[in-house]
Amino acid sequence: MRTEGRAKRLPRAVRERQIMDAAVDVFSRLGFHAASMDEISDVAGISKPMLYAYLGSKEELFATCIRREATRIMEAIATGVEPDQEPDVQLWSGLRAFFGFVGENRASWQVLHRQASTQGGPFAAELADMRGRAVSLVAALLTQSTKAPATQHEAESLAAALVGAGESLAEWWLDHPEEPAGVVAARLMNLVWMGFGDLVDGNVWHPPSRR
Amino acid sequence: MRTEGRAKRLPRAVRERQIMDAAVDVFSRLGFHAASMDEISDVAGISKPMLYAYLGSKEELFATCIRREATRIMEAIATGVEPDQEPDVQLWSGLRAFFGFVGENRASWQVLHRQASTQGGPFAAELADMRGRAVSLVAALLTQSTKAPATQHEAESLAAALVGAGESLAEWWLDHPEEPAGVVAARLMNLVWMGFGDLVDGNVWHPPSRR
DNA sequence: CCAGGTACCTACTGGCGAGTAAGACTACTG
DNA sequence: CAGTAGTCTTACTCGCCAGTAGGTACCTGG
Repeated sequence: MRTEGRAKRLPRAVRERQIMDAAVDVFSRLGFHAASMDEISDVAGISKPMLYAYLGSKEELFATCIRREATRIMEAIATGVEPDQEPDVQLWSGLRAFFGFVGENRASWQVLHRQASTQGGPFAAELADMRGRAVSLVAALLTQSTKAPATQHEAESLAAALVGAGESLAEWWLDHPEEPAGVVAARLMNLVWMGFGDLVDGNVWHPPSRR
Repeated sequence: MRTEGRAKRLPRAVRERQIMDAAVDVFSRLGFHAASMDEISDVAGISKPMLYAYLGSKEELFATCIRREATRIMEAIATGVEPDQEPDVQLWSGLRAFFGFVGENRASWQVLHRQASTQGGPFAAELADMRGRAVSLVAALLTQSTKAPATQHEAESLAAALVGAGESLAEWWLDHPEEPAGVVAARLMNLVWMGFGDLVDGNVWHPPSRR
């Protein structure tokens, strides 16, 4: 990752991107506390004062990383999901988009999921915000499509469980990278749409038409 | 939490328990890096050298905490689950035991789930071990009861998703403590056994007989 | 070719926290 | 009442790391 020898005097915007990339890399590998500003500046190929001049304190830098990565992943999902479709198709497209993104951006995922959640203060809030948006999305999907009247808590907690299942499966996936994204996404889709009850009977869910 | 003034000269075994309790408390609130040995010894009501004399280095102490809490939670589940029953009943009793434990031991849960997973090194291994046992338990339940032949990966990843859903729901629950454990457990049971597909049609799962 | 701004650096400070040295106090044992 | 084993303390060392002081090189417009 270390940038090679002496690419000098770049404009600020470019340096900021380099620094952010390095920061996400280091934070994702080491976590907030164990990561040092020295290492980040080293990986970015600049000196520490530049880091402070451009991105502020360590906490500010970390918060900025979280915000950037959270925005990226939410945009990826929003782009991938197909509104005005049946609920199951919407969920399916959302899951595909999510696992697709994680597969291509492991570091982004780690800095979001593993690191941000454990640091107190504004980081958790930043992450909780994105997570909350994801949960609301699923909760709305559930509420609008269910026939039985469900409480707010009901839908929200189910959505939280689903989002958590996705997060956990993504984590599992990091240790089994040979599986394609589509397969992993399909497994989760089957679990949450059909349930174990159907799966043990051999009933599976599949998309209405091979898109 | 701070133990009150000068309870003097206790036997080693008692002190060790006090220290472990304090350590779990502090680690769960602050995380591994942010927690200081000074604070732990302070909360435990002793001085730092005692800490080192009895429990070794900070890393050793943390690993010991994880092992203790992991053992406690796995034992709670093992005690609660009812073998030789139908798969859904086994799952249900396991979920009840899990949420029951988390409800009564928030700190234990946090030190396990949030803190341990983010620190590299032996901690993650320690936790992954427990988590792996939980996943294997569920995977076995799935494999033995399914009629369709499932691959190892298939069962394992589904189990990982389920365990993650449970973890995530437990986390959600920490922010909504007014809900009773049984209700939360039932929600997850419905999600993973019936699936959204059934739930939106108003079909719910319920235990075969009100135990 | 100078003025001033922007990119960039080396080399420091100051504090926090892990781990320890060296001994003091208590209690049991003979 | 020694002696010894186990409990417990104060008061340090020492390294790491966030953050900064005080510059140097380079470019751009006049």
